Amino acid sequence: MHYAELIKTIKARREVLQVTQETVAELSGVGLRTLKQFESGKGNPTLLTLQKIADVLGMEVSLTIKNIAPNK
Amino acid sequence: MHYAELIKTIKARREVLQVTQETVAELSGVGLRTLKQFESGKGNPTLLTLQKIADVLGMEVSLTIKNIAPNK
DNA sequence: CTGCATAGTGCATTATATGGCTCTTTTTGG
DNA sequence: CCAAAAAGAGCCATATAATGCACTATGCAG
Repeated sequence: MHYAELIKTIKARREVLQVTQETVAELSGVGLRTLKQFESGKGNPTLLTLQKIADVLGMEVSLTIKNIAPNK
Repeated sequence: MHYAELIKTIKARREVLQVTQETVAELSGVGLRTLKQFESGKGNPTLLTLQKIADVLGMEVSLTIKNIAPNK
């Protein structure tokens, strides 16, 4: 997942769950400003920050081998 | 994936590919010191740094919904 | 034991992420 | 159209990630 995709995924997930940035910020312990920056594509969050956010949204950060479509 | 797992995954992947930290650092553009800190569990890398490292190792950072075992 | 390659660490500097406050813009309902 | 809610953005202080350099520790071959 590229940067933009990660953001889209987070935003989409948050919208599906019908929660505001403010709520996610409070529940995750991440500053509202930080979350806003991230979702608006301005930031470069630390892994910890991303994990906190993902966690509240019922998601997790993972590393996968990217050989989904090796030869096409 | 928890923090420690991410690290283990990166280290394991690097070892499978038989590349040194130095090589990964050079190829990814991430400082060797930064990579060493991350692999030794000392850091909290930014998403960008993690992506650069994962990329060189043929991996990618992704967000997944963590409902692997909903009710048990 | 010796030497070499790879990995881990201390220290200092620079760049930047975090986060509170306030204000503006956009979205959502009535 | 209006007002409230939610999202985005500027300013700014503080914490910390990124990085280079030098040194130490570890593992392995001879």
